[in-house]
Amino acid sequence: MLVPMGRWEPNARDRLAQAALTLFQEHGYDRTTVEEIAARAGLTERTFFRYFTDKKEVLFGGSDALHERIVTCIADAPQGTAPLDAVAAALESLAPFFKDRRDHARARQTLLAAHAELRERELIKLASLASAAAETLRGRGVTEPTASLAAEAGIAVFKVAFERWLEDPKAQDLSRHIQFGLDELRAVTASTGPRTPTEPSRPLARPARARKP
Amino acid sequence: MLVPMGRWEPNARDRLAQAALTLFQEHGYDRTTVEEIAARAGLTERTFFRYFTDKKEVLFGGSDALHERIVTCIADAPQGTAPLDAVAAALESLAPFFKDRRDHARARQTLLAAHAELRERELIKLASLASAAAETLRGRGVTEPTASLAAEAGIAVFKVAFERWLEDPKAQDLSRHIQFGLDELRAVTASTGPRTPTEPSRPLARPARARKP
DNA sequence: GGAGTGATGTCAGTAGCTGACATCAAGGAG
DNA sequence: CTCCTTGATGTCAGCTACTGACATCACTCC
Repeated sequence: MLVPMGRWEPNARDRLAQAALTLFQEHGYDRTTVEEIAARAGLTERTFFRYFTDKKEVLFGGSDALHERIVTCIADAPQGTAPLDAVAAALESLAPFFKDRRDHARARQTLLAAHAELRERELIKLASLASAAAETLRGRGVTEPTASLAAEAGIAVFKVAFERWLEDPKAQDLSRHIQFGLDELRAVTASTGPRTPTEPSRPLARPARARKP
Repeated sequence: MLVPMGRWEPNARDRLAQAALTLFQEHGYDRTTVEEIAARAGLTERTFFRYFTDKKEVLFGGSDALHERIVTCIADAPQGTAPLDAVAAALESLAPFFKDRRDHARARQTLLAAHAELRERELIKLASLASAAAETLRGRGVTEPTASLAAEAGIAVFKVAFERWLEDPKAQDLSRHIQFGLDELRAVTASTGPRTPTEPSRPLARPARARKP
């Protein structure tokens, strides 16, 4: 090795995560055992479970960083920022995190699409982001249920925007997709309530688009 | 027994679900084995797994009915109904399902609060409702991402409304909580965008309430 | 009355996950 | 220099969730 190091190879955690992703792609998620992952990283099954509570968790490495970033970003929003804007700005600030990892994110998404258990984990991570955002809003004086709704709505926009970003052939920035999603959400909520149908030929009234994605 | 019956006691599925809930409450979720649940229902572990794919799944019995109700309700919404209104109406139509089961729902919620794995399952059920709603909207001519956003926003409102309904000391109807949540969501999205702070004394601008909960 | 059917039981096996204890290099205190 | 502590790892035994294969046996239909 080039760099002198301690008793063990460094970055055990990263090695495990890398080994796991590779093996999952090569042989599928369920046909990969934790023992195999550990072996490929030069470690033991027991050590794997010291780094990750779960076999699933190995796919959700960076989520703490996102969590932290969202919280500080909302906390630091300028005075007078509307709750949903604060959340949206926080979510947009995550774009750089993903910018260089679109391929990685795609590979991950493919796995998620095929395995409900992994989607479950993804959803609870997002829900945890939402509740952290809500709590930060509350710390700024936003009352319930406004705080929770702003947070949940923001996360809903993020979910949709993220999926479309992964599929976007034009590879536009994630933050643009978020902005567009927000505009769509505004249109969806604005066009609501008892109303006279203005386009009788259409099955359901459609809100106008606010911005091009 | 009063009613002549076949070779086995009827309602194996319900017996299992009932036994599970009781045992979870008495001894906690992880300290209850599937074998114990099955034994209490007069069945075998193997049979349990014929009815439920999972140990967790035993707590999510009625979700198919909700799914179906939401789909038909959105599909049957009158022409010209705005997407979010169709979703909201569908969610409100679920209120009768829960009306008589507030205690049951509370017991369940207590378990969910204590066990992340159960919350994961709850979240994926809700997400599945959202995507079913979105697909039904699409079937009515609503385009993406409007359909997904309306569905996700609706589910977000439902999540918040449901929690508040469970805690509501006045025990107001779930559908009222949903309506109130919708109004709040509208306020949250309407008050958004670059703006001049109107209340400099408050840390964050607060949208006005539209209705009393 | 015999064949088929469907809900259940039995059994053996895999793999995720945990607790308890051992190991062993690095670094600091004496 | 030696001893002792510390922290990351290994070893081992064990539990339980979950699965596949096959057996059972009352009921039903021909």
